[in-house]
Amino acid sequence: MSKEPRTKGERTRARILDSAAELFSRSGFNAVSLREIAACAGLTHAGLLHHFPGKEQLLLEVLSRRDETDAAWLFPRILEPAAPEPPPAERLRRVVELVGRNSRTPGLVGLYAKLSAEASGPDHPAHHYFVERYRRLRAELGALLGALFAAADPPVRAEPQAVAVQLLALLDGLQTQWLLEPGAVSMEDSVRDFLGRYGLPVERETARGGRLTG
Amino acid sequence: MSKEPRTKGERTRARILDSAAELFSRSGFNAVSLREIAACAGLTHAGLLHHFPGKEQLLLEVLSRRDETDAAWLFPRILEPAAPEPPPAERLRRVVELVGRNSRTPGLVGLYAKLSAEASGPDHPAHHYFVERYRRLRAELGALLGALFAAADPPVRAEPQAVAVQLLALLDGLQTQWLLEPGAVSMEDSVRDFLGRYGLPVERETARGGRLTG
DNA sequence: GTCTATATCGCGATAGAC
DNA sequence: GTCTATCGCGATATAGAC
Repeated sequence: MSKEPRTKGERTRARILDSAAELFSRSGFNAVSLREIAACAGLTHAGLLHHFPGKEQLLLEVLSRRDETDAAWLFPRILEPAAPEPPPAERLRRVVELVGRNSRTPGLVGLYAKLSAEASGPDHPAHHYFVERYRRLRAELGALLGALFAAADPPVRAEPQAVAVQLLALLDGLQTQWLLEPGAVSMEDSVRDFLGRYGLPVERETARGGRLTG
Repeated sequence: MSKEPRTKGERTRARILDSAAELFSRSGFNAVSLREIAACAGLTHAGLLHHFPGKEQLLLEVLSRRDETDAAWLFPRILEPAAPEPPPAERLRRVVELVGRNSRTPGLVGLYAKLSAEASGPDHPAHHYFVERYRRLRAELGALLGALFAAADPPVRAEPQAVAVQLLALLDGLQTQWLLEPGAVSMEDSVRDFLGRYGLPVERETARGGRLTG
């Protein structure tokens, strides 16, 4: 997907992005200094600013890089319109699986939570990024739920777009509670329970090629 | 409930709290300096620090002041154990009404969203405050939902505590989407829809003394 | 093109004068 | 009760060495 770094500059750039992702994930945006990121990548903060115009742009590149990975996995056609599309049930299962996987990377989950809140102001550097992100996710989830509702037996009588909004909100809100007190809620169970209410039971592991014992 | 400020110090304190609430609401915690708050309240930042030991404590007092108002309205017995308790249906209606009211104060909603995310780290000054807040809300909402589920006809077969977690998450997550793009979601409609799915339709206005055309 | 050193700024917080 | 002065810290910007 991404090309191999050839020049020294590109390798440095990649190292900086890795360090930034690591540190942002661990401590959020505001709490991390360019000096720390630079030191982690093996240069000074001024050297870092040679590769990125500022902290904001660095953040956006970190976000985009991560987001593309997940989105491509959940909705392959976003990045590759010709990619083979898994069946709806499999995609829903991946959504739930992603929730479970997030439970193992609290840093990154926290980063997104902090940033999506910080970015509510129209002036925030990541504002447009998050607006687009949510629009896309609502649309994709809505289409996915629509397909599942129609295919269910009996068909589910619910507005897919409205449920998409709720599901997305549930995912975000569960993260808030889970980040504050990890033992207080099970994100994955909550999501399963919610989907079950809408007539969409989700298998615990994938049917084809999945591990049954985690 | 709160006593009138008598001394000059108490009036200054109140002015500081108002200014802090205003500025925190507009820009979050980290983005606002004590100097700004102090200037807004008509003194220097050193003068402000005579009344509050630090920025953290100032934040907590701002939060508590606001939170008490809402909590007392939703669950009167929290602050006044002897207070007359509205029936469960009325309290659920107030929850939904609060959602609608929040739609008119985006600044404060944003502050809570930003802070609850920032506060996920155990070192954050507001961490304990938010952990306790969510514990309390989960418990109160769980009890409320339990009463409503049992009283419904036919009784709703669902785990009140699990639904409380979901409802709380839904409320938070809807705020995230609404803050980013206010026109994209209707928080109140989403909540009504969610509650309806659990067999809990909520009247649009209060039965006793309420305005019907609001 | 890649990076370091240096300078300036604003922050939270403290000490002590008035 | 409020101020001025000051500290140490980290973010950002620029000049110029390699």
